[in-house]
Amino acid sequence: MAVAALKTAAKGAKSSRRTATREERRQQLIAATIKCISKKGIGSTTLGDVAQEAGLSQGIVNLHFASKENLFNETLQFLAEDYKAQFDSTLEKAGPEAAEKLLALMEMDLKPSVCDRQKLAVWFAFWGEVKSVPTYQKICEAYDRGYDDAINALCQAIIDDGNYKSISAQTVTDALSSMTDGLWLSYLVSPKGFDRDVAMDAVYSYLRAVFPEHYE
Amino acid sequence: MAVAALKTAAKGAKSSRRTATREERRQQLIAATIKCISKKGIGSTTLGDVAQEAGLSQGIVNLHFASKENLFNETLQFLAEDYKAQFDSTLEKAGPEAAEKLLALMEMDLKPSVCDRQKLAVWFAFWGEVKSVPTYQKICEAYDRGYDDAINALCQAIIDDGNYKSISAQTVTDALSSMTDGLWLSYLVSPKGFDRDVAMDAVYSYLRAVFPEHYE
DNA sequence: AATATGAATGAATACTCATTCATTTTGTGG
DNA sequence: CCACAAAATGAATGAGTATTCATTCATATT
Repeated sequence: MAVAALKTAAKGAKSSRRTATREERRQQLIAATIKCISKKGIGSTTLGDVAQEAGLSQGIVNLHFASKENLFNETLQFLAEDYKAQFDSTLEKAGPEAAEKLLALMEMDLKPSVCDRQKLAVWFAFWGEVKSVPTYQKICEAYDRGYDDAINALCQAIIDDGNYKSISAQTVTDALSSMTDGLWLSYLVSPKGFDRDVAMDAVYSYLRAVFPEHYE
Repeated sequence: MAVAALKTAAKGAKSSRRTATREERRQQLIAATIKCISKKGIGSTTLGDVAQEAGLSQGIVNLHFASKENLFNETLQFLAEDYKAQFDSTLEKAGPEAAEKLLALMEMDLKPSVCDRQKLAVWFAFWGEVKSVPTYQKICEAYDRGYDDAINALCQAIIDDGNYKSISAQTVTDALSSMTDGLWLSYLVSPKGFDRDVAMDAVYSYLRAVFPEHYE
């Protein structure tokens, strides 16, 4: 019937097919969850909200994800995979030198597809529950370790290549990683006062200062 | 009755008086709220939890704060005031030079009374709702501006004092502020892998690199 | 065209939780 | 010691919400 078709087509669904494959629906529902959390917060997002955002019916989440807890876990997992994909792709595409790769990663963290207030709101919503929801902590910790190792290796390569004494790769890794997290927070809290180029200056000022031979 | 007295004395209450002044109860309830949020998360903390943590009755929060929303707003306000007090006190106590003051502030951010996993969990819980709860954003933004101004002034004084060209005070301010926020997140997510001294090394590596004359 | 499959619905259920308020307890000024 | 006001209680209320499930519907298969 015309009304039902219109209603379905209006929201989210790519095809006008009323039924989609399991995987398509799961992706659609995760996307709706991200939107809802960024809009209403993780505490006030109900399964009804998610279903409505997706243009589907009340019981749909439990049908595809069994529980709200599950939906949220998989949403975090999705965000983490999404970030990892961009990280890996950046690492691969960037020029051969470690210094180039490191700079490319830092720039990636501030480009719109990563440093997007909607996504950041969801990341911080999950981080805000890390201490009380062990699953969230495990997921975040596992991925973080990977980035730490990768960045650390790049820093070590730069240190070995250059003539840098008295600075440890881990120290630089810690400083850089925490700087991007903190810049994201400042964007979340003060979107008006945030400027990507100014933020990048902060990162760049550090890189130039510790690795002058490589970033002049 | 003995049982009631024991129960009351066991939790939080400083005096054995069964009734406290309005202000005492409010402080007690805010303290209980912080404990609950750090334990259960902001989304799962109920007024019943808070009352129980305080060793008081179900309706107590509405009696003293009128609503849950109000309690949470005042809890964030309390955390912000608590941080501000430490910030101001640090600024006052630290040696006269701007470089000393700046270093003292950075050290403060990593000392146990500030960089405490329970408090950080609550801070991040509120930050996680900043985008969806305008009140939280306003409170955070207002305080942040103050710290930014103070740190910026210190950086400018150091730049003027030393022979530093081509670095802006705001850039250093952004880098330092975001670094501490990010280090807090790494402590929250990976408490095992966190070490205050290592974290301080990251901050110090930046200070030495940009202001070599002042931090050698 | 008839049938089978599983996706989707949405009303009903069971439960949680913020808020209210009638009642009890406690402190204080007369 | 009494009476009154303030503080505190905790059972009751009702709004909201995750989950269930009997039923409907779209599509693929025969």
